[in-house]
Amino acid sequence: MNPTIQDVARLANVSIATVSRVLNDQPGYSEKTKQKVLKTIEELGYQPNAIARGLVNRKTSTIGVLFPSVSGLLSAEILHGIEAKAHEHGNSVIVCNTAENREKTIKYLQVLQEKRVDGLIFVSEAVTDEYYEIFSRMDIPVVLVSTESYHHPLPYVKVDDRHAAYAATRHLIEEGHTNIGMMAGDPDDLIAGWPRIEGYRLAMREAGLSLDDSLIEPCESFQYKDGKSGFTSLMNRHSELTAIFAASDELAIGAISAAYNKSIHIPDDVSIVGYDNLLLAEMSVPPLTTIAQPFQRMGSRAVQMMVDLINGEDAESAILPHELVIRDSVKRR
Amino acid sequence: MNPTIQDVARLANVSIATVSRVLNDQPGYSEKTKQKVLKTIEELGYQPNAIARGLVNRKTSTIGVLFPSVSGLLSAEILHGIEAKAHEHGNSVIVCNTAENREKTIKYLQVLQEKRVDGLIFVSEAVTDEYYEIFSRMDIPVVLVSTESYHHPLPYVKVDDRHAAYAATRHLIEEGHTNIGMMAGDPDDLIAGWPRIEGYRLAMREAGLSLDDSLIEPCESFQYKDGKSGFTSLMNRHSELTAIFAASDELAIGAISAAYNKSIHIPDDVSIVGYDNLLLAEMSVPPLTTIAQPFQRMGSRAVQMMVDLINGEDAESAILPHELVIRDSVKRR
DNA sequence: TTGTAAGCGTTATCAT
DNA sequence: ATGATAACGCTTACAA
Repeated sequence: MNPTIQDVARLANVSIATVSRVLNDQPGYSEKTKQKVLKTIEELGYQPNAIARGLVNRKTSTIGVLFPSVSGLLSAEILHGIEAKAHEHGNSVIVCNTAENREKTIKYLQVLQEKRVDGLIFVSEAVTDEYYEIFSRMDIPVVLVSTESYHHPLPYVKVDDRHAAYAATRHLIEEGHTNIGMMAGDPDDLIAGWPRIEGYRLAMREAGLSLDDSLIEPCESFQYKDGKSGFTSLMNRHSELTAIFAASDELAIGAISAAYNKSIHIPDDVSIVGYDNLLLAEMSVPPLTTIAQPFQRMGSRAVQMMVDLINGEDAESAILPHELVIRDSVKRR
Repeated sequence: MNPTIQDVARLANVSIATVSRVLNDQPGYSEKTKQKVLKTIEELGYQPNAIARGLVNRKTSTIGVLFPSVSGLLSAEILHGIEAKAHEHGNSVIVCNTAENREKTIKYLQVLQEKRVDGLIFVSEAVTDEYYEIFSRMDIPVVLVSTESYHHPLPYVKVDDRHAAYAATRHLIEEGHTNIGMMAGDPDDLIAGWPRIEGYRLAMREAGLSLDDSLIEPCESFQYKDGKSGFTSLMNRHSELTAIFAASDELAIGAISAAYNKSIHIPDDVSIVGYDNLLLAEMSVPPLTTIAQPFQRMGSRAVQMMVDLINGEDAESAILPHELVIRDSVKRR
């Protein structure tokens, strides 16, 4: 059995109130008793029971994090940032993998509420009205990461997708390309899909290049396999392309892989710039030029906002800076 | 404020004991009162307070998981398996990233003990005497994943590294290779380093091939960057090599990348087989032939053991089957 | 079938 | 400077 505050009090010949005081260093005891208490705490190896504390303080010092996928490379990096910052602030993190599934998500939210987490971080997923309803009833702070909600006033931290996509396309243009296609996500995805397409279009228009819709390959998801098929289908339609902006690193790597199979050489035949700067962007052959999202910082920033919110301060949404990371998948024309 | 069991009792005109009974469906009430209670629970949107429950039940239904790195591709997949299975059993998961750092680890263990987690899953890291000491004092079940302890009687789930490495090397031999090198981890790492080297040696000896130690490149870690440098150094020493067994996929991908830079063609000039079967093994160019570790299953299996242990049953360590996944990085000679 | 009351291990408000 | 003691929201004997 774990020793309790009672045990400490008894052994130190003081009341539990006194022990509690030195534990939370509040005023109200002599230096002598403090030492006495500290010593017996040490002797007993006493560890305060956070559950009991949570019950009276109405504060668990743990936050719930909901991801669409835990094994996704992207989630893993965000989680890393969240976990580190959270522990820095004395908070623990409970992870929940929603698999983008409504029932699962609702179930998890229920569990998290029962566990009385102090806040929620919601990652890379759209906030439905139903979710928002639940958030409201839970009455705890919610911070969005890598997503935002137009319908609901939830603070978020993300990059400016439109701007970042513009920068990616712009880089291709500056390297002398004029036949530039795009492998995009779902155009109906207002968070990660549409803005990147818009960014691409903006750069193309500005440079006086073609805005033909068929230059844009809408992929089912941002995953590798869609990159493979998307590249093939896009190149079949537009064999004149010398460059492609892929809306995710996985799509880009998929494209590289498909290109390899068709003996299309990257970057000599076609240049590619990705989006995300996952760990694997660096490991790709050739190493991938890409737009870096500062995932870890996004995670830790979200936690910082969370902590502020929990402390009753208010937090402003944050647009974090993206960055063009130049490697070897783009060749000057 | 969240409604409490008191509120429900009051509104339903019963005692809190009765509410508690229907909540935990224990016997002792009429169907009529049950309905009445259920209805007011519904009306109030009452959710039991898991913290209060935890206090009296001495059970939090949450387990702590310690990883050396959260963003590592490998950890992410194991975590995925853990998370899914844990929630299946009504348990939550608190993630802790030790960064292989002693102080951090100890700090986390303390936090987890204060939070009174029901058990600990310890992933991919060596159990020091100090850690074991703490485990013992915590007096909760501990399960090891992808590691084991020779000094301490802790149940584990992993693959048979020696056997798996043998299978990898054997595959190369069967494909007609005779000049086979290895990119290994730290030979002093008794868990993941040494056994894979032994597996390689076993296959080489059995086939009557050279056991020259210089055929083995000891890498600092299992990471990508070490793969790059390791490949170069190994090939400088043994340019006659036609095949390499890399003790991790990251090492293998690093090797492929280094090879590309030196215009050594994979698999035409040298064949490579990896180890792990991470998501990126499939995305590699060329796709990587590798030994698959069933990471998700390892995670869920560990949780299953954990649950058994918590229920007072005992659990046996498990060696899960590895599998050779043939892709395109090996060429027949 | 139902209710009362004693914990669970803390914190915090009173007294002293 | 210290100590009783009442919460916190629940479970579980023990009574009725």
